[in-house]
Amino acid sequence: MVKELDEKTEALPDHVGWRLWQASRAWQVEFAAAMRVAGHDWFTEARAGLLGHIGRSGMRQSALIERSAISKQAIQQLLDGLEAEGIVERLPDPQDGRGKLVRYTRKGLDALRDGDRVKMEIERGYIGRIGEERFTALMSALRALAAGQAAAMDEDAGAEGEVVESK
Amino acid sequence: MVKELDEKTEALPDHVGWRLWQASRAWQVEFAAAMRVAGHDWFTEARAGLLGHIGRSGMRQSALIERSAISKQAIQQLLDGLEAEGIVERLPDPQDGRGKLVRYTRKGLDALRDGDRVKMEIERGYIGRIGEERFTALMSALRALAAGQAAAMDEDAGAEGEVVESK
DNA sequence: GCTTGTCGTCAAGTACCTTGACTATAGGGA
DNA sequence: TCCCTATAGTCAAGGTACTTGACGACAAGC
Repeated sequence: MVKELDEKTEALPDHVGWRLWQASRAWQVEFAAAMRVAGHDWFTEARAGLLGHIGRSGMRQSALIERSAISKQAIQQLLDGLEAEGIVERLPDPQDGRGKLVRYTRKGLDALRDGDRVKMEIERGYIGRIGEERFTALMSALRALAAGQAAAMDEDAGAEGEVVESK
Repeated sequence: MVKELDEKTEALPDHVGWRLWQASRAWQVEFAAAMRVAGHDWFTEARAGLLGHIGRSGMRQSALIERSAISKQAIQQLLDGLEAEGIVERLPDPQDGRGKLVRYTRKGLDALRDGDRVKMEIERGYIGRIGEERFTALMSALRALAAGQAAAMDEDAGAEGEVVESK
């Protein structure tokens, strides 16, 4: 790790965590800005993350909860906002009186389309900046990491100081 | 927990932004958990990010602001918390009556040392999971991306009113 | 002196997420 | 049938991590 520092400029952080955070933040900022340009100024990071899970055909709110890593209350608050903006609508599930179906409105579908376009544009920009080879390597490493982390979590039940979700 | 995969399971997001966010989140969770295990339960993600900028010799609060990507008020609030926890202390700058110097306390330095250790441990874990070659490629790509983004920012030097979108 | 710019603080508000407590419905026994 | 429990979703309160705006204290230039 780079640790050379002179008096004036101490080294910026350069560990994986920092780099990942920085890159993630930059992506989100770029995405949100582009979406605002496209006229979707209701757009925020968390909403983007949630919408990414909703398929075009809609889905059960409970399925959305399973799929996202956050609490059902958080999901609900996000959906409340999205519903108020007219991006999604909630319909009663005919199969289950308790459940609700979350579905894109027409406006939501438009946003989804623009979102996909913007994502591809950003990706193209990245490839232009660092080259296709490096980009491919990046994605490959990130996917491998995600897979490895999921595996580590499964196996982790009962190792060391279990600070995690066992509250 | 049995996760049944229907034929209806829609694909999880797989674009760069999602992967970066996911990886960043996982790192932060892992780091925070390890720090709590080490006895530093005052630790949070934002604080970690801020402390990463403070060199062992301390620095001006204003320099910290320049270096971080967040507002000075946010920095101040984080520092308020860290000071209350006894991690850093703020001293008047003898060179400038307006300025203050932020410096680690002994407790803070202990935490810093543990933090560095934990970071290395996580890094080793990553290398173990995805291999050294991939890890190196990941870091290389992330660094290149950061450099490219800085350059792009200088280039569009955008006024806030004029939102730019390339291509 | 006065003005302008920097440094830090105070106040208020927003986005996102949490836990706790609750209602309504579903589905399986007894 | 009535009860029991699990699931789906909601309501309320709170906390962290930010934001913008306003402001006072000091520095440095005339």
